[in-house]
Amino acid sequence: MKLTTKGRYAVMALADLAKFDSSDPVSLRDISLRQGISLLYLEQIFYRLKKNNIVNSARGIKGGYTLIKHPSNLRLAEIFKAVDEKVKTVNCNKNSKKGCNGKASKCITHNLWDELEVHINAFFEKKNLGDLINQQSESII
Amino acid sequence: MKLTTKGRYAVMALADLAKFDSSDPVSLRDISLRQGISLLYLEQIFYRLKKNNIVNSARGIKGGYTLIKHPSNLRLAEIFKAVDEKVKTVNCNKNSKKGCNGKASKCITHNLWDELEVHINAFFEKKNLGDLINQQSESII
DNA sequence: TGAAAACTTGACTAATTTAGTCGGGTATAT
DNA sequence: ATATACCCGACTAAATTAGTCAAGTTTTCA
Repeated sequence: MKLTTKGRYAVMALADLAKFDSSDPVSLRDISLRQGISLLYLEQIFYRLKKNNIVNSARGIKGGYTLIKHPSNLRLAEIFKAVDEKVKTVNCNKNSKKGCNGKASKCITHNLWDELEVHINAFFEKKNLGDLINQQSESII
Repeated sequence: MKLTTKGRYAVMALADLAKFDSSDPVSLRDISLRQGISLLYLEQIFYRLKKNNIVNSARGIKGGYTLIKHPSNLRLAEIFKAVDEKVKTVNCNKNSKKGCNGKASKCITHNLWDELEVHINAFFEKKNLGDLINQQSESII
């Protein structure tokens, strides 16, 4: 089990953004340089963040992105959800009719994964971007 | 993020085993048929379970596997660990010297994943195989 | 006004991981 | 003896993930 880089990069980039919290937008180019993340990949990620109302964008030569919410109101769960970091555990919940593994009934581990999802989501619901920044604000750059 | 089938199948198979809790070993062939898991794949999984002292094996025509511990003493964490279902979240802890993404310092999300791992492992440490079986003993087959 | 900076967006490709198979064993009960 | 079942490394195919490409549009500022 592992998380993908999309979720991690999204959090890193948004934390970077939050540090330059002024009203001026921050360009992806700058974030890319500071965080060592491919610009093209960041574009893909911010495309999703924008669609999910986590950032605003400004075009043009002084353009870039700004956070919509204050960092301490932005739960990590929202961020992961936006970039499709779905905590799906395992795929025996898709075909809800047929049960798992082609059997008629649900497999014995079925509820376990549901519980785990709840457990993990609770973790991300509790944390917000502000927490992260305050925690180690000196080492972000 | 998702868990792999190895962990799930291991738990399913061991639960099956626990149901036939007598002193007679249970063959993988039977488990395969009952649980709808490929026999060859089960062999691979049980190879690891045996190496990690979760099951005993008996060879020959009446052979098969038996649980070493009582189900209620067998924590799910042990099972996952045995089949290499490592909860590794994300790979920015490998190169501990260089920090993440080639930067000198640790990335801002670094501690987050460590915390998450602890959080998830706690979940599996709390649960044991016995819980699972009692929970829905009527629908396992 | 025009060019450069920066966002927009879908499609594509390469690398990695996972799921599952193959093949050639060895041990043991009947 | 011989069928059954465990043993175990190597392999392959499918799926996923990471990251790039390409072809835009919009806006600012010189």
